[in-house]
Amino acid sequence: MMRIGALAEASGVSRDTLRYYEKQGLIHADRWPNGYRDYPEGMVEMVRLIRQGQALGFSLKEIGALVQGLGGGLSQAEVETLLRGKLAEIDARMQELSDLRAVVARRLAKACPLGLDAPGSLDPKRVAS
Amino acid sequence: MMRIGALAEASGVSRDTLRYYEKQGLIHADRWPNGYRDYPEGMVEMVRLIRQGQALGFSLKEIGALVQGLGGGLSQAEVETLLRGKLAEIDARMQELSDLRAVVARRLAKACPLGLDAPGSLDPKRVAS
DNA sequence: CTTGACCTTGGACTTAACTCCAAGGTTTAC
DNA sequence: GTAAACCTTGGAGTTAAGTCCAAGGTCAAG
Repeated sequence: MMRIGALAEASGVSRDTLRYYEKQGLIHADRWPNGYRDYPEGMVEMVRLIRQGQALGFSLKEIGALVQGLGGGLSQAEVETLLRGKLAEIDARMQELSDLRAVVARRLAKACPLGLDAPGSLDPKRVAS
Repeated sequence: MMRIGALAEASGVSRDTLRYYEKQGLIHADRWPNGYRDYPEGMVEMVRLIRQGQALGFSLKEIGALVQGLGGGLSQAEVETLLRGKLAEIDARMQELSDLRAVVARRLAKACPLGLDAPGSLDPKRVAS
């Protein structure tokens, strides 16, 4: 139904990148008799999810583990552990992001040239006070 | 006062990485007459901030721009624009992280083997419903 | 039945962010 | 004073995540 060009178009990543994701085991494609890849509709959202994870600092390897349970060879319990760990990591990352936001917001409030400060001026403890 | 080994120890990054950050213009070190680098105390927090930004998906280049205003050659207004843009980006990223958390949490609730689902099963729209 | 827009593979190349190594200078401990 | 534990530089090597290219197969339109 959906060939690689259409998926690339719809998801905003290059054909090469999609083939790369497949080689890394992140996504799977059926094949037409002529060898062309065939993707289901939901694959568009899947690719978006991968890009989202990347933008948040997760590696393709981590995302792959989440998505397909380390090659499909994981037990129920292992998958649960993996997911719980990821959840904790996401929560920690949200906290960090919130801290970082405070640092940047404080800096913006000061609205002074950045390069001219004393060292340590970006120290969160000092800046957030 | 603080030499590179001590900073590496205190911040948890390698000496090589610290020298690399300096070469990329992210941090600065004074020098002793013998050529040894000398860092102020606040540098430990600075390095932590850099690592934090990286874990959240920002590149060293982006972090550097934030930290020192693109080489110190930016006007007040340019710095403000830069900071405002970063702030918006952080907010967007927090929203994404929140969405991602919902996807993972939903998946955990299902607690079923990940690799065996129909394609599109991780589709946020479907999963979040 | 050829032209152009697709698709295939394999392999070489690129960039960011390290990481390691070699050759050598300095400082501290015995 | 010499050995161990620091520091310096320059440059080579590594990994992740693409990106590009060449040689070639497929398919719809004219």
